[in-house]
Amino acid sequence: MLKEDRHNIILEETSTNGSSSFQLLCKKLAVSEDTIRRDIRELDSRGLLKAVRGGAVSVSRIPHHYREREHTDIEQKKVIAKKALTLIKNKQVLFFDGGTSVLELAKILPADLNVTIITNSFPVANALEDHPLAEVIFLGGRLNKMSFATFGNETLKGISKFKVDIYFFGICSISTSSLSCKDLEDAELKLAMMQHSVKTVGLCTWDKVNSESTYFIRETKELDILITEKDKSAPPTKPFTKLGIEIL
Amino acid sequence: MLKEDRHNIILEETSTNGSSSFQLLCKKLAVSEDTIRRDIRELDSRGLLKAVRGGAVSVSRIPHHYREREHTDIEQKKVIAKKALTLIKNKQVLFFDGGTSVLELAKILPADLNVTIITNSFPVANALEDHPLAEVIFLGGRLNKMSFATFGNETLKGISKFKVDIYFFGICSISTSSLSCKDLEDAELKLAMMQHSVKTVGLCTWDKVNSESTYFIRETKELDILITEKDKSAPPTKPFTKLGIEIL
DNA sequence: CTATATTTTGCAATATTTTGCAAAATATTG
DNA sequence: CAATATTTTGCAAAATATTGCAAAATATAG
Repeated sequence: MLKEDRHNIILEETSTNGSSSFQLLCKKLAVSEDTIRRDIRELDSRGLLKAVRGGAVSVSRIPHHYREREHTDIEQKKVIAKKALTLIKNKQVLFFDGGTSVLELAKILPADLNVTIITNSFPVANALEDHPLAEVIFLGGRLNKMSFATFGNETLKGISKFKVDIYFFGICSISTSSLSCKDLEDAELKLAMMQHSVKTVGLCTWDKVNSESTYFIRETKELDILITEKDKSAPPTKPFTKLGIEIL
Repeated sequence: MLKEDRHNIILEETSTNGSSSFQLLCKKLAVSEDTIRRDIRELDSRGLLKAVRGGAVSVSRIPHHYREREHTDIEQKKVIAKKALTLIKNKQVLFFDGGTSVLELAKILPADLNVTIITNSFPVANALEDHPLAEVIFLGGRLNKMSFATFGNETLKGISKFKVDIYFFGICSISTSSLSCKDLEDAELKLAMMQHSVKTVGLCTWDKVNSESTYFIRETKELDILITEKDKSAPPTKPFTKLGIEIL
């Protein structure tokens, strides 16, 4: 096997998984740990990954405070993302907002899926960077350094230029009456995305269900589909079914 | 078997598989390893594949990845960035393009500098994420997965909404007559930024001076200031001084 | 067609690079 | 601080490259 092939596999492993270990890689590639160590050192010096004790981590442009939020309830978010994936068909145009569940969805998008994704979220764009087919359209605007997404009038105007098939909505707070969030700008943005999509799919870990936040976005009944990590037959979802929302 | 046929088979093997090894090819083609080696060297010199130890890899597979470019000539770029910094004053509005020297400038921006930076580059936005004062406006558009920057009509329209104080221009190629680069979209973008700024400052490692690329951007004399890592009294900068360009 | 030049090919001797191992150095954990 | 795990370093063996050269193949000229 060529060194280049090995390097590609190491990079692939590291970027898809977020990290890679010497142990696993040297088994997978049937070479000694020393070789992997040297490979990783080389790739590090080229800036393609970061060598750390025990292996390597992928170089990410995404800042730490966001990263931390990314990792909470990660398992539930993955379950949600998998369910959401079943809704996506080839050739569709989609809004992805800055929610962390939405980000998980971006991460697991199959390589053979040919879709256009419109987003204001850097982490989402970052996750799709390596996707071979997905066309990414980034919404310009002022940069919110907290959420690492764009916002403001420019972004809203950008959204209004489209009418997309599905909006994947990262839910902050949902009650039977309202969808709400903690940031005014974010609320405006999410409303605009809802208004400019045929279907809105809410992604929401269960702990956020039946809560309300300061800024009202829209009435909950405008939601088309709600995805949580719970089974759809779980009794607590009934109030939402009653509103005509499909539970997944 | 004709050499041409062999070459075609080698190219085929390399591109479908991503890579090819001497061992396999010399068995498959029933010639000595030396012959394959020579073939691959020839194909490499024609730019049809890349010769590596043990075989060859397809060229399309080795995109000129931004993360790699970020790390080349890093010391020179830091010198350039420091010089560029002296030009920036409080309250100014600046264009930063996707050049790697420009990125270095973004990285060393002092925390007490209060400026607005308009950019289409993810790495630049990322570098400014921790800056306490800098206001970042991101230009929306299609995402170029190679350069981690937006491009296209949307981005151009975004640029045209401003008239900024200084454009920090990451130079690909510069001769006494023309500024040029390797990508058409990038050329359009850089021209637009020039046209919508009062002053254009070119950032350029010396190895790019006196070179030309495929896509013309604008006449070199439209540049206001040129910064390289060399001292301004260095003799080779004279032809640019003659054009009325200030050397820093 | 023959003789001669040119290119291509394979081989062997000689560099160079890569690889895995083991000992020494260093970092991490309790 | 000791015990353990990980990394670095030097080294020798293996793999791969380079070079020069001669034989074979191909082209060119008369």
